[in-house]
This record gives sequence, C-alpha cells and structure tokens, in this order.
Amino acid sequence: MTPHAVVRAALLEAARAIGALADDVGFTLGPTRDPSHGDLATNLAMLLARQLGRPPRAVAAALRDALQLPPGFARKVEVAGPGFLNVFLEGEQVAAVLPEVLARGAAFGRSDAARGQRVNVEFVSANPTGPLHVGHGRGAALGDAIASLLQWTGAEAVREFYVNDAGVQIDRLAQSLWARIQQAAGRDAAIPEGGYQGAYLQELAARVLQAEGRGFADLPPDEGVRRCRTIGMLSQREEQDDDLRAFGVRYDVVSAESDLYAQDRIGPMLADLAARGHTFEADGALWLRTTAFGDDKDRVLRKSDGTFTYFVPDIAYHRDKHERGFTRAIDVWGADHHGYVARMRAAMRALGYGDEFFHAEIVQLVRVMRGGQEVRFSKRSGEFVTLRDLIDETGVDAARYFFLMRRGDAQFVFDIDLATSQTDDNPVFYVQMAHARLSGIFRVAGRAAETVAAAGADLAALTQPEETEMLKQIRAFPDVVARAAATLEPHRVTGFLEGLARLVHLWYHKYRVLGEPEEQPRLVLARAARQVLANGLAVLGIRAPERM
RNA sequence: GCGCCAGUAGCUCAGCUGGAUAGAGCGUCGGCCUCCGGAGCCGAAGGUCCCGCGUUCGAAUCGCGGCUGGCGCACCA
Repeated sequence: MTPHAVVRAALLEAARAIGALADDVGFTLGPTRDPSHGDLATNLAMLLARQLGRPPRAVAAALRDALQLPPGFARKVEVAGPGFLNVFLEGEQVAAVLPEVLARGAAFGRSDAARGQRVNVEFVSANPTGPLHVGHGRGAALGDAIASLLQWTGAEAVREFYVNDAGVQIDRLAQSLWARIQQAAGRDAAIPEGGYQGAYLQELAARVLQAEGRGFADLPPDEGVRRCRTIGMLSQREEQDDDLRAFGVRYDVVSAESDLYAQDRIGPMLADLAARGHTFEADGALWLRTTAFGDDKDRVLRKSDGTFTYFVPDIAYHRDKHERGFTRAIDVWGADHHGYVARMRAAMRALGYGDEFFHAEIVQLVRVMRGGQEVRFSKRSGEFVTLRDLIDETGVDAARYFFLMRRGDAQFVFDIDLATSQTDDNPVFYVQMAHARLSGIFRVAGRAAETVAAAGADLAALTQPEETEMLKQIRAFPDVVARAAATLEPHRVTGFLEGLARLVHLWYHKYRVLGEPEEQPRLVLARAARQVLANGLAVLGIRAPERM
C-alpha cells in the first residue's frame, strides 16, 4: 500500500468521524510543489466546509484531530493556507517508492487505468502521392506515443494506417508521372492542373524508363497512365513505409480505401444509414442529415453525377473499425482537416455510436527554423520539408522528442539548431544525458545497475532536499503516465522527464555517490531514477543511452 | 459572417476535471569553476496570466461578451 493510499483511506475515515461524507466530493490528495507544504496535501476540508457549514480551517483542524495514521508514518500533519491539510511523511515512507521501482523495473509506471479498452489509433494516413513531410512526422510521433501511452495504461491499442488509394489524387499522380516519363523521353508534356510538381516524380520517371525500357514511353496514353497509377502508388507507399520505419513507427494494420469497395463495405453502410432514417434525396443527390447530429449543414453522400463523395468511404471505414470491435477510434489529423471533424462525429452518431467512440486529435502545422531562418523548401519534394530530410539532419530521437514536447494542438516551431545541439539547452540531450550520467556512476563503480539492491540499504539516509524531491518526482511517474494517456497528451511525459533530469543533474553536481557514507542508498536512488528516465523515454519511443 | 483551436516572463512554451507566493528552458545581469563524463555550476532581475463581467470561500483554470492570431467553412480530397 502506498503512502498515498494509506492517507486517503485515513482521510475518508476521519471525515466520517466528524460527520461528513467525503466519498463523493472528489477531493485531491497529491504531491506538493513546495517542500514547506509537506509531502502530501489535500483540499478535502475546503470541499467539506460547505457541507458542514463551518469555516474551511475549522474543518481542517477537526479532520487533523480525527485523522488516525499508523505509528511512525508521519512526522506531522498541519493545517495551512485557506484550509489545506499538509502531511509530512517520515523519511522511510518517502523512500518507500525505491524498492517498488527496483522490483517493477521496466514496468514501473504501467497501470490498468484503461484496461478493457480496445483502441484503434490511426495516424499519418498520407495519400500515396509523394514523400512524407514534417507535418506527417509530427502526426507519426504523436499517434505512436498515444498508442504507447494507452498500452501503458492497460488498453489494447492498434496502430493503423489508411491508404486513400481510390480517389482522384491517385489519378493526378498517375497523370503527373506519365507526363514526367514523356518529358524524360524528350517530348513535350505538361503536369496536369492540380498535379504533383515535385522533383521526386522526375527521379521516379527515370527509374521507370530504366526498368521498363525506353519503349514504355511509347505505350498508348491510356495504358501508360493506367500502369503509372500502380507504379506510382506502390513506389510512394514503399517510400513512406521506409520513412516511417526509419522514424521508429511500426504499424499493426494498413487499410486501403479500395478494399472498402472490393469487400462491399459501402452499400451496407448506406443501407444502415437509410434504415435509421438519416438520409434523404434532394437535387438529384443523396444526403446525410448531419445537422441532426451537431453539424453546420447537411452533407452530400452521392453526387448528382452518381459518384460518391470522399465522405462515404470514410464513414464506411470508421464503421468497419467499430465492427472490428474497437471501443474507441482515435484519428490523428492535420489541422487542415479540422473542418471535417464535426461531420464525421455526426456520421458516427447517425450510426448510433456513443460519443466516446470517435475522437479526432488535431495536429497543428509545423514550421522549421534553422539559423534563425524559416526553412521552406526541400529539394526533393519541391514544396515542403520532408520527414526524411529532418531525420537525416537531427536524428530520430531528437525529432520524436521535439514533436512530442508540445501539445499537438499548439502551433509549433521546430528549431533544428536546438535539436542538434549537444548542450543542456537541448531538452533531448539534457534528458538523455541525465540517463547517461547515472549509467556512468555504475560504470565507474564497476557493477551493473541491476545488481544494486534496496534490501540492506539505509534509505532513510536520503535526506538531502534534492533527494527528497527526486523521490517525489519518481513517485509521481505512474500518475503522469495515466494522466497523459487519459488526455492523449504525451507532452506531459516530456515535461516530467525534464523535471526529473533537472533534479538528477542538480543532485549529481552537488553530491558524490561512490566512496561516501551514503553510497548504498544513493546507488539505489540512482538506479531508480535511471530506470524511470528509461521508462519515460520508452513510452515516447526514444532511446535511453548508456553514454552520449 | 459562422465554426474549431490558441492568446501566460524579452523569446519558445508548461500549468487549465478551480486551490497556497503562476513555473521551466533560452536570453539578460552578477558570481564561481580541473571532481562518478561535457561549453559546466550558483544566484538575481523579469508577469495587467489579451480585456471586461459573472459563478465561487478561492479563477490563469469554469460561464458569458469582446479583441487579436491560426485553421476550416464544396455535389474537392
């Protein structure tokens, strides 16, 4: 039982003793920011003040008097501020987290807060028409980390990529590639309106001619474009997969829009909506009455020319996720798609799904800075900075960390100079260095960290303020992970890691471990802090190096 | 015009299911420095939390109104 659980139970008991009901007031009991406020603080008295009709501080004093904690558990309990109750634990209680960290090792921080959830996390899902850009990288880092966080809290999470391989964008890719092949064969040909201008198609055109022979350019245009469709799409998919692999992302499932047609997922979906009475015909088109479910205007499903809008396969795809048994479908979308959220949510409601099922996580665009200047163009893509360019320049760890250290819905400036800097200004370096530094202690000691045991070490000797703070920070890790998972906000973990790394660096500079009287307990602390740094980085898919 | 998101230190941003004196890094200023691995360490200054009204014992946090910025408002994808 953690100190937190002991105090919580004692508070509930004390509330009953003074004639109050504390079970439903939602009081907080947590670590304090200021050490002078003790180790654990609760706002319970202030919440009970109204119920009891007494001033908060009087309630707090009554609670304190009624509070029964085990002997030797707390140094003191005091009433503070407007009515907080601050608990000062005995040193061995504060240090009690250390044996727990050592015992659980790489699993410390895992919980079952989200057990039972089956979550589909769909991210990147770029059209197979060109290289991935930095915005996709941000979506990839975020989607991957969200899936990981959910798994750390006991949920089942599937990472999924959706390929739009049936729309007009693919036609444009095919026509653009065909035009590049014609150009490569020395003929006049223009990239069609709305086509893809990037240099990558010139390179691909040259490769195609090399592989298929010069005669490929002499094919009848119909057949040439048809073959370019397949060739272009497959090659772009392959490149995207390579980039994502290089970025450390592993997908469990890749779904294709074309399969929705091939496997007849469209008709039954439309029949379902019609049976529920949410579709209607007007102006020669078939509409979905999304306004009945919170959208601004009704949306067309089948255009008057008989073809479907993009909305139709998308609804069918999400219905498919539901039928595959997922309890939640989280989509990571670029900000340019945020106007699409309301109608998709409306469609999910129209299908009778609860609002907990569908969630769109919007990722704002990324700007890239280098040398104080915005980097706008990539040689390869012709228009944007590619994910590959970024990885080549900063490395995977820095790129992932930077994408994750800000909320997804905040605009973000990626500073390449900072990300590649080997100094403490660089948060990735700072956090990884903390891990490497602690590893260095064991290296110098000539023993593996895993051989350091808590048993027999006098953990109550860890009394320095920095040590107490480290213990509190380590204790908080499982809650940080759970909160980050619940809110889908990985940046809470980077913030936590920077806080712990800062304490580690402060402690390391101020105290020695080896050869000191406190060597044993400090080795235990170092091992635990190192473990928690490694676990936090693991959640985010970032390496924890032994040395820098 | 309507909708979504954001507005916190000079800069980049945390903090937002309401809690104590609003935090971090960078930058600035001052001091220190050969230590288990670093261009390192210590300290200081710096804020109308966009504005106003409201709810509350208590508001950066919740509600309403306004201002500013980004994005979106197709029988496009």
